[in-house]
Amino acid sequence: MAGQRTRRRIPEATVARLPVYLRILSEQFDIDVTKISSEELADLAGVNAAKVRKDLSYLGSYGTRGVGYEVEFLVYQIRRELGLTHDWPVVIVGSGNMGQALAGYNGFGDRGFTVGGIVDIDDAKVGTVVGGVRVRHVSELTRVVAAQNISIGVIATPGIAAQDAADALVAAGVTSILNFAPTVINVPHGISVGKVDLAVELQILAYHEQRRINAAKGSSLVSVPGESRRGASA
Amino acid sequence: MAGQRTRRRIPEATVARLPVYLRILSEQFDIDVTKISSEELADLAGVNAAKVRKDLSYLGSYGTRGVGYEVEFLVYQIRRELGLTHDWPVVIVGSGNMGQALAGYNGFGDRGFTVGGIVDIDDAKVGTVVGGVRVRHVSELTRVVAAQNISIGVIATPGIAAQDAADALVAAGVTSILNFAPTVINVPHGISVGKVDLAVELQILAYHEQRRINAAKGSSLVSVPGESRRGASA
DNA sequence: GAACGTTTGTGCACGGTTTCACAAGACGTC
DNA sequence: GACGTCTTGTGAAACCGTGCACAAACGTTC
Repeated sequence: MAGQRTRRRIPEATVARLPVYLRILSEQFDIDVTKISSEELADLAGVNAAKVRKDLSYLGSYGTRGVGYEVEFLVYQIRRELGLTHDWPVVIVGSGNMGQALAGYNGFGDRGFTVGGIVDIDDAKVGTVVGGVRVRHVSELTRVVAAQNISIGVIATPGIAAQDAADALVAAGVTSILNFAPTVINVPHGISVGKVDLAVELQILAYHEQRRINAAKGSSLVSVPGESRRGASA
Repeated sequence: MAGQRTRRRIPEATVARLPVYLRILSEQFDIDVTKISSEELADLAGVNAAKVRKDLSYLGSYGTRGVGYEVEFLVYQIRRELGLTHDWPVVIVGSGNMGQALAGYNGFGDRGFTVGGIVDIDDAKVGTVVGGVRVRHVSELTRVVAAQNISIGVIATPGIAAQDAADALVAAGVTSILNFAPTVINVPHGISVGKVDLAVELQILAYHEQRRINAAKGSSLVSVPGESRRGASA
């Protein structure tokens, strides 16, 4: 225990990939794969092998040359690094379409997160049950957060209400926020914010479509139009 | 029209920010703001002014020194660059929680996307109506795609079905895919793939929480723990 | 029409990320 | 125990994205 140094900083780009490796490794473990090479893992993750090795090297030297990595051990190490050795309860603000989808999303429980509460500002929604959790009024947010020692909040409100939701979450003591509303939120220094904007993702794809079309009917030289962003392509 | 060169490549990082600028500029236009400086836009977008200027410079020299940018004109130019001068119909595969949330999400129509169809493999779901659209069987996918000339597909299935969904979409003629399932999908070269994994986003936040906690109870030197990722912080 | 304040557009340096390429180490075989 | 094969771990190079800093250009005022 005392052996654990305050770990060297892990690059943000690597942190974003570790969850992907973790899911793949967990799946492999479930089908009784006990060891895996950087190249196999890279194929499954849709990245390149050198990247996998460098990413994993930030955790420590957990591989064996000539052999590969032991799956179970790696799962444990990534879990520990990401802070997933215990479950994290999260509180969802907003019980509309998106809030309901999140509350009902099975992928959370599997991966270390539980819905610790859902709140809404609309009295008509309060009391309804979504994803097995009763919706409470936003005025109870602080109580909900304190009762379960919640540190992660999810904003699933319309854009117009997002800043209020963020303020309420911060006031309640939450220190990390995942924002699904299409609005930039301002938070005090020291609060981590993640953002997912569905329309933005589609617009990025539209840009690529647009380019493809322009390139096709385009004049002069038409280079290879294909280019896959994040994710894999065969 | 002939004046448009095959535009210089826009960096991917810039493409990812243009939709954010676009939304903000549209909002400003709606409240009768006619011109805006790079600094004002930067504040609203939660980025820095030099970045805004560099991003916009990839579209062309559309600002006026000493004055700023004309909002309406900029909206038009970004729209055009992103291919948002017309609406894009999208087809959603999967009518579960996530599919329903997406179909009912108002933020799409506002921003250039319409739900051209929803398909599901489950006969029990076929025929139900979500978000005002009737769910059809996945076997009709090709017909749906062809009928409306759809080029963007969204995968909202469980992870296990994601690859099948991707294959079906590609077979149906879709060339861009947004994947909400927690699985890496393989697609032929030339197909664009975007990925949103809710659990991954939460795990990244968990890592930051974890670090915060370790730093707090940590031994030696504790540096400023705050660090906000994507999004803004005040 | 000259002087001044403002804001854009961009050259440049810096830091982070990706990829290559290879030495070092592990295992198996003879 | 020496050799060959395999795979990791990592320096170093190439690439990309960011932010500073400043010249160029515009509008305004006198």
